[in-house]
Amino acid sequence: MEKLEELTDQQRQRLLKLERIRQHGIDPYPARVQRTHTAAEARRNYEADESFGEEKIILTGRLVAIRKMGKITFAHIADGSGKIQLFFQHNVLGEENYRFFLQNFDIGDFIEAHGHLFRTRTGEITLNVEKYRLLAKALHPLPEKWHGLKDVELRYRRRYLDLLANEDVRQLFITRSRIVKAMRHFLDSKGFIEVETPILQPIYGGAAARPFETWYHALERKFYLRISDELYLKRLIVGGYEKVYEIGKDFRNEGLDVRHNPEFTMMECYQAYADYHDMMRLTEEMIAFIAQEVLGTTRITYAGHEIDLTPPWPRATMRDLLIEYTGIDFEEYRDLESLRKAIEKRNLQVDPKPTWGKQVDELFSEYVEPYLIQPIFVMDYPVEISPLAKRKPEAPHLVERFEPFVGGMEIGNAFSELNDPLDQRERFLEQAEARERGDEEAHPIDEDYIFALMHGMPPTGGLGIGIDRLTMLLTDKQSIREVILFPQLRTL
RNA sequence: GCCUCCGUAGCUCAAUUUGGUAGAGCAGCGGACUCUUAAUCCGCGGGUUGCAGGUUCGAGUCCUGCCGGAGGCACCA
Repeated sequence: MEKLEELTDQQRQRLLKLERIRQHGIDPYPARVQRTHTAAEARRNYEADESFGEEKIILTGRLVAIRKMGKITFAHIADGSGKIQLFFQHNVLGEENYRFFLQNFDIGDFIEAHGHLFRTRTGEITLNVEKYRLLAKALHPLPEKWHGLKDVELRYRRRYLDLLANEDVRQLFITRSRIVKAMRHFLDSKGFIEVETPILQPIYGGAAARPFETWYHALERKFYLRISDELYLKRLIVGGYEKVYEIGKDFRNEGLDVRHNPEFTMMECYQAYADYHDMMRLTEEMIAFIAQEVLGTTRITYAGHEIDLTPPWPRATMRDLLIEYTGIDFEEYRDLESLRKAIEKRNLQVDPKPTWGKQVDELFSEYVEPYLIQPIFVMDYPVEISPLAKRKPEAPHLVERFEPFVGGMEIGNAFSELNDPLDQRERFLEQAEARERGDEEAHPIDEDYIFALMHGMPPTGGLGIGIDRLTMLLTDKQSIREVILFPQLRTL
């Protein structure tokens, strides 16, 4: 709180009221609360049987509206279940108590109200207040009741006000919670066990990204915040678990935009004796299940598009999609130079990339990805951008990897996991060379992980789903910040 | 990091093409009002126009820099 002389008029008024309340010997922040029913319960009981009005009940909540009309006053309070109207009468409360309420209570204050339910002339179920008590004084006015809080910066910086003022935002984060709950339910029902692996890691891995760094005092060395859960979860498959998953935060030290927040939530699961085809079936079934559980349908609207999540989703290879959208068959241009010439020849506008695999990926991002509105699995990526995935037996320059796309958005990543320790070592070494050449996102070598693989890992399918993006999809939000309660902003 | 746009009262927004004393609604304060629903009616207060400079007789408005935000580019799942 600022210095007194910097307070606004309204803050001074509320401090004044607080002082008056204290002078009456009332604790404006009492420790104990009484409540017999939530607003919704009270309303439901009364609707079921109006004799419920004979029962004396106690409701609690935040004052969200006060309508003074002389010797009577209407107010609304809101608790977690919803709103309900309160009715204050001069001749029920008595002169002193009635005036005390009007003089010292503000919108935003929490109140405990004792009384009986009845219906007003307009039919609204209302508590006739016989006794009231302050539960917590608010010293700052709430956002305006009609227009709410619109300023995006304020909505993110003071999310509590956003949640108070904008019901749709409150609902959205309930939906997010239900999405995660449904995902857990789905995986649990399939026999997966939920595990927790380190967030602070001596070597990061499992994705191509720059990490956040920190210092571990007790161990006197640099540590990293994880960029994925992958390598630890696969150690658990080596350890003998057949189905594991983890839902948690990953951290990637990169820029922010409408689809990226440096701190984001990922679900990763691994299934022994499975391949990427099995993971495709798992993915489409899981997403459809979540949509059905949370939205009651597998047909959704995203950014104005009607999208049908009903399985099965089409499968298409990256190669076929590139031929379809750009006319380029990368199998005909197997080195960087010829590929670039092909791109040039067709007048396609893509940024130059240092390797063949990255160039293919860039072409795909630019000319295919935005058009993948209906759900689809894009399969078979270049090996050099997939150092942890198993090669396709019939095409060893490609890997058994897929990414699910919906709404023009990549919502996950999956593969048949590479379980050949010697090939894995080779791939790490190639990454190390890329690092030498200045690729800051190349994987560091994780000898301990190779050591684990050397003890034998069964053929395994792995899948990662971005929870934030899935939430965007199911809540029709085009910015990732809208589905993160406290998105990262610059400090003021 | 670069480009474009934005920042006015606690909140939502005005402020005349092309510079001329910063307004309204809600919220607040005082008053009237015993069935209201954005209650209504009368009156009152509330601002270093994001910050710092500059141009000008005069800047919310034009210029420069900085801070913050949004969108885009680059990077990325």
